[in-house]
Amino acid sequence: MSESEYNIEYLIEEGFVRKECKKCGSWFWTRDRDRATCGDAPCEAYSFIGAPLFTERSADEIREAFLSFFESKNHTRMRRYPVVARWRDDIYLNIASIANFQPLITSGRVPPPANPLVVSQPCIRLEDLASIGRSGRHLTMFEMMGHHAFNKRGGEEIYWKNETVKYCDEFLKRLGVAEEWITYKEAPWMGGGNAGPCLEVIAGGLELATLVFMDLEAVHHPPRNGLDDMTSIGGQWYRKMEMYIVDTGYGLERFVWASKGTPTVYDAIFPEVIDELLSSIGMEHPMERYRNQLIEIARLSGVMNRREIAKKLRLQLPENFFTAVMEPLDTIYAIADHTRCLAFMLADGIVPSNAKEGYLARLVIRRTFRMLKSLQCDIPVEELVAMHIKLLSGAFPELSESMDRINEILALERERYRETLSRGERIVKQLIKGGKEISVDTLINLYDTHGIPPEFTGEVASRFHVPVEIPEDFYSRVARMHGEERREVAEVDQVVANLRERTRSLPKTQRLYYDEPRSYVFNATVLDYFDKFVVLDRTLFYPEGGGQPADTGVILAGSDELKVVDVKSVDGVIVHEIEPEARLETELKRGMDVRGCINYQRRMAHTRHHSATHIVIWAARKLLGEHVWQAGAQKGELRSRLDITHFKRITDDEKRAIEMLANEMVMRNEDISASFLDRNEAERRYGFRIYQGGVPPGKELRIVRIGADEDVQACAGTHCSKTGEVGPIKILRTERIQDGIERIWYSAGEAAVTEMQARDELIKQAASVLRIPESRLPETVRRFFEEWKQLRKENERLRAEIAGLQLDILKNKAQKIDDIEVIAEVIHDAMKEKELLRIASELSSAGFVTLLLSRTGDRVAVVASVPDEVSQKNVNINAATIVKQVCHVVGGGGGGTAKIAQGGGERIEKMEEGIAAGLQLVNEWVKVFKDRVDKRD
RNA sequence: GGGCUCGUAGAUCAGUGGAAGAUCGUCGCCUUUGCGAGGCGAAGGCCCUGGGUUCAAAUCCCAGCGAGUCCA
Repeated sequence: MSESEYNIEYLIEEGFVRKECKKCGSWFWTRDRDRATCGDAPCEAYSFIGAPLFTERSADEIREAFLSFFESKNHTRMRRYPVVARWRDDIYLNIASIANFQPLITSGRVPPPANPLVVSQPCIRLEDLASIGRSGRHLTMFEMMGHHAFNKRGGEEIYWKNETVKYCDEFLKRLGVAEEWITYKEAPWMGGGNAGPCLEVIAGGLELATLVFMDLEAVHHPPRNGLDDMTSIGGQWYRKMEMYIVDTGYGLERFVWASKGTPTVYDAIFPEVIDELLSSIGMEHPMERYRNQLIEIARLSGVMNRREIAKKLRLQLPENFFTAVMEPLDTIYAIADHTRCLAFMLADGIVPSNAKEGYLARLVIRRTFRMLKSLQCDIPVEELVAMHIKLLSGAFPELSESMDRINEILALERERYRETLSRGERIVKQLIKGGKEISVDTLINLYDTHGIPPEFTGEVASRFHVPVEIPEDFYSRVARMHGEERREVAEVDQVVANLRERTRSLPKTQRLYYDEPRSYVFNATVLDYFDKFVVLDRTLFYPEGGGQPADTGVILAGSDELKVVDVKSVDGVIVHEIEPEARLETELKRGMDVRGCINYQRRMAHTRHHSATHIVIWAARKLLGEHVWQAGAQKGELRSRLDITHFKRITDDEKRAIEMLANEMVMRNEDISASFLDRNEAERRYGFRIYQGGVPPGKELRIVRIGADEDVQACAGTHCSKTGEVGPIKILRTERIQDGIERIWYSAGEAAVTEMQARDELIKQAASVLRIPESRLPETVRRFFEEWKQLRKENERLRAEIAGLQLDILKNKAQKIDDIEVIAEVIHDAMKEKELLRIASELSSAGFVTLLLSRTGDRVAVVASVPDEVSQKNVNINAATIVKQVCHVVGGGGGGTAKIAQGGGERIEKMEEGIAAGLQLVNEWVKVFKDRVDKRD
């Protein structure tokens, strides 16, 4: 990035000089001509610790100072966005104030809600999870105060670099930061496919803000010729964007920290929570006794790591200071941080889960449980979250509205974690009992598969005096293992890409399905056709979107009938896909008038189901809580599904209640209205709730409202005009598609009636089989099942008895081969293999070598057994070998142990032959045995 | 979204192709003044469901349902 990017008028006018840092070599701007380093850690220690940069201010004071300062500079103050980035599909959590405006506004497709604007945006970043607490400066949740200006090339510029730096300098000076302290460090910025020059604002060794001038976007190919104006940063090529955007991030917590000069940012932001944790474990804050040392450690921690600090300060501190004081303190900091993060995550509606953003919430929750346990601290996590919510209530009163749900979720999560650990304890015990060593692989497997943390495994193992070694890089090993998994590259939809190319020059299609929701025929003019696709100037055909399938139907061109099989909207141009057999070039002409006709029944079914979806999610949210969000939906003709976030299984009672409430909404016959509204106006009026089915592009949103704004959603689908038209709504079933997400299946209108009739029919048929009234079905079925179980048992017992009776008969049929008694018989009462086994077993206990064959169904069962005494005599008679031989004869196979074996075959007619073969085998063995004995004698 | 586990007696789990098991709990009898406990015995299983492979499946394969867990 060229030097000229940073030649900012204001800096030059103000007498800043550009210097190269003696330590890191980067360029920076300063008023202090003697300054040698950029001022940033690790080039410089945290000098502000113990020596605040300006007078002490609380977070609320800093926030208000910032917002009102920029308001005075004509910025519009914005409400915060949620910490869950529901409007984006590339990230789960809101990581920066600019994230609020990506990608639609930053790409220029949608105008900003205000310009310029200012916001203090709570953000969550979990990348540095491991160093939270220890580093003294990392937070999982922080407020990024940002002022943004969105400039469009060729348009009127709001402001750019000069004003941005000027505002920053003025704001810092107004807070009381000494001029000569402030440095602006040049640090090219890139992220999320964008890049641009950037100035890091540093004072007292602390980076307070980042001023990004975002004007580049990543391209996938290197420059093709000299005309391409491209820049390479870190091996990636970028080109100028259509927009150039002021993207600033001022770390609210860092300002508070700088104003207090406490050893850590945690002590500056939530000392109340830290004190609570300290007192609960009977520890005093080391500030009381080790003030100077803590300040020294904190100052150095920007420059070196813990081990180096420990080495350097060895002489000034008690021997076990780091393990006895610093480590528990680190943990307390981390707990205080995590619970603050949870306050926002849970209040903003994240439901803990094993997937997506829910997993991130559970990760933070479980880390917190683990840390509380390691301190043997018994404060419930809810209490800590509640403390934060109270501390934050000035700026974020909305957090407390969710307190009940947060309590319930956290209590549930604690119970789940307890169960995971007790399950884990059993598994580890089992492993140890099995005499297995606990290897690193085992540790990883236990964690990966069962969620058992290695520390816990070690703890359980140590109780059995089994050594467990946890490698230091344990978690990175786990991460590495997953990193090796192959990643599938998202395939760009080539069909749509091709269509986009072709339709670019065409005007947007007039959408008759919005204007005339009740029509099913229309006249239109052919604008273009190619491959299997037709574009008209106007259409009734609804294109696939918002989980609603496309309409089908026909286009009548003269006497020809073209079947429409699919419809897509490509940037507002609606493309009809015709069945492959049609020959468009012979049947169509550009400019030709055609008549279209949609499958009205199908459309109405979709329309009813679509309105029903809005009603069902409304009902679910009303009954289950405000955390209910749509996590996916698909409408069909016969049934539809809706996925919602919820932290428990939906019970049958809840399912019925939702169904009832939904039908009440139908019976109230409320208006369903759809109208286009300016996007920013819609967001302002209805909030993010409108984005249940994702965030559609465009300056205007189609807003679908039920009743007096009972449910409001941005939705492109077709809808009934009254809830009454939806007809009955029948919830068919619910299933849990992942932890925290419930899928609700339902039918509406005619389909619901059909479903209910089908269910009626099932019940009727079942009842008529049993010849009982339907009302007695459950009771009777239960009784029948019980009786069936009884009879089965009785049957087994009787068969065993019959088998017992066979014993004496069979014993009488024994023949002697030498001095061995052998029974080899075909049993004609069709016996099951299990009973044959029982008889054979009995007979061999009584001293008989036994071979039994029987017919079971259309095949032969073969069982052989050999008594212990016979094997002991060294006569090599093997039951498995006999069975194999006999089964070979009857056309099958078998096996087992030397003492008892079973098998079977298909050739029923060969049963006698099989007996003979078995006997022959025994004869041979006895002969060999006798020969050997004779020889020895 | 991807990966890895698991589903067997009321509970916790063994059982990796060849006769469904253990421990706890339950019930009955005995011992004990009683409690606690001990002794003897018994009951209790659609081995999650449906297909497939095999002479043979709790066990192997496929699909579904249910549960747990890790990662992005």
